[in-house]
Amino acid sequence: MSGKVIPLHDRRGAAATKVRILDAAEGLFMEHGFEATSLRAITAAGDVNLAAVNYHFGTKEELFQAVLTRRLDPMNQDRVALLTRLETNAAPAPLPCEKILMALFVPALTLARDPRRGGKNFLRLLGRAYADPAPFIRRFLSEQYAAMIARFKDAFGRALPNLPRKELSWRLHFIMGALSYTLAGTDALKLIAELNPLESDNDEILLRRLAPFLLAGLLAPLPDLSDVTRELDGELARRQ
Amino acid sequence: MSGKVIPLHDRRGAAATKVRILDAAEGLFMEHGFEATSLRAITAAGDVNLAAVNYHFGTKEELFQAVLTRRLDPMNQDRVALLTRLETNAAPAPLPCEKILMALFVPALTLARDPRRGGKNFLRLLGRAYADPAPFIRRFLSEQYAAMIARFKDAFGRALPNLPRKELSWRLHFIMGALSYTLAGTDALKLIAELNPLESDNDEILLRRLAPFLLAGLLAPLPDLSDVTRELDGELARRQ
DNA sequence: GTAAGATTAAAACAGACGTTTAAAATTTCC
DNA sequence: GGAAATTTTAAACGTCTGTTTTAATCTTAC
Repeated sequence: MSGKVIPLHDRRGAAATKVRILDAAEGLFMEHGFEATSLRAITAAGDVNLAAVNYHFGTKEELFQAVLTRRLDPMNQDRVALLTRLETNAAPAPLPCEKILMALFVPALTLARDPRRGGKNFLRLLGRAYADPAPFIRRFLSEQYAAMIARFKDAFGRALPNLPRKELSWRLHFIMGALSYTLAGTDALKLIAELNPLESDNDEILLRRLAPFLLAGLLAPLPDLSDVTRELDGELARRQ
Repeated sequence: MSGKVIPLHDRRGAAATKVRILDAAEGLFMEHGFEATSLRAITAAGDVNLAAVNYHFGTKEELFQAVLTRRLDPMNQDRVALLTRLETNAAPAPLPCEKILMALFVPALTLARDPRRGGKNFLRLLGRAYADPAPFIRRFLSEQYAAMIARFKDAFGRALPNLPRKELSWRLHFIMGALSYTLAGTDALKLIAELNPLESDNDEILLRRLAPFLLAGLLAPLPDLSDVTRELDGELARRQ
């Protein structure tokens, strides 16, 4: 009856099992988070023996790190390479903020477009990893990102010579917050009723809206002089 | 020998046990997240019998919702009340964006200042809840926030009559992202090496930096006309 | 004071968890 | 082709999970 039988375990060479595990883990971690995803669920989804995870990766935590590293490492190298290229093109003038933001966003966009590199799913996972309280995830991310962040911080520092270093740190903090929340595609408050974020090829549109928003924030006047601060003072004083 | 014996379970009236559970759960959920916090850890921290959680709250999920509701409900009511007051003061002119942002931030600030209402810890918990993938948390938050969000969206709509409704939705999305990430105090990338967010009374300083940043983003020119978008197009085309 | 109701307590429930073990199967290499 | 190394398999490990049960204790009201 059935014309062709597709073998369940076709062509699993040496590394095939590792890839199957990574793929299955990527999807499930993305959907349920680290704690709520069991190794049994992963190995079942990847059609692999339960013990294979511990054999190939050691522990569940190491597996999670491997899932992240596989995509994150190339993407961050991509970001730094693009930044360097844009900078040398602009030299000796400092690279303006909007182009630095571009070097931050474009590699994420191209990754989101490429299903073979995890596509949008991986970016959702990444966005959620940022907010995960697990210490080993926090430690891992800060180590994995340290070099890239330092590089971009310097670039922004040159583009905004009059912005105090501390203020710049905060603004980068806000930028990473908005970016990770957006990439995670959570929208816990159902703000975007019309379209779901990172769905149906509207991811570019999303980042095209995000970039100008963040750029304006970066270029905002110093907070001490802002109206908001003074108003906030008054309102706080009135209440306590 | 011992002069005074302090009773372990002093003065636990009818509702005392519920409060003990809520307090302990608030701290542990904040620190480890929902999944990674066990009922045994909560009841041990609150010095309460294990079965008390199920007796008073039903399930672990209902306990989590109770922890959130206790603080969140008053805070959001506070936000809406403050917004309404500011609006009637400004009438018939529409309330400007910076004051709308104030109505969003000030109640969060006063909560952060009041240890009896959970203080900074609760805001950290809230920030993390936003990023949690658990469906029941997402559902709960969107229901709990729906009225407040709609109210603020309208206010912003009046303040920014020329901004398309869809664009406004996105910008509010970005704002909530930066806000929750900041409140969570995660800083996964260790961007703020100098000071830990939401620590040692610098929470106001934090929001005073955040507000001008977000205000500038809100008032940014429409993305279609921005340089970033055109540059982004070029860079993307060059790569594929 | 005593019956009725609400709360606490200790113990047990069945199931899921990450990890380990030891044998079987497969692949690699000479 | 056969020894050695690698990988897969099934089963079991002890521990932890949220929840339930049953009895004891405390509170309230008449």
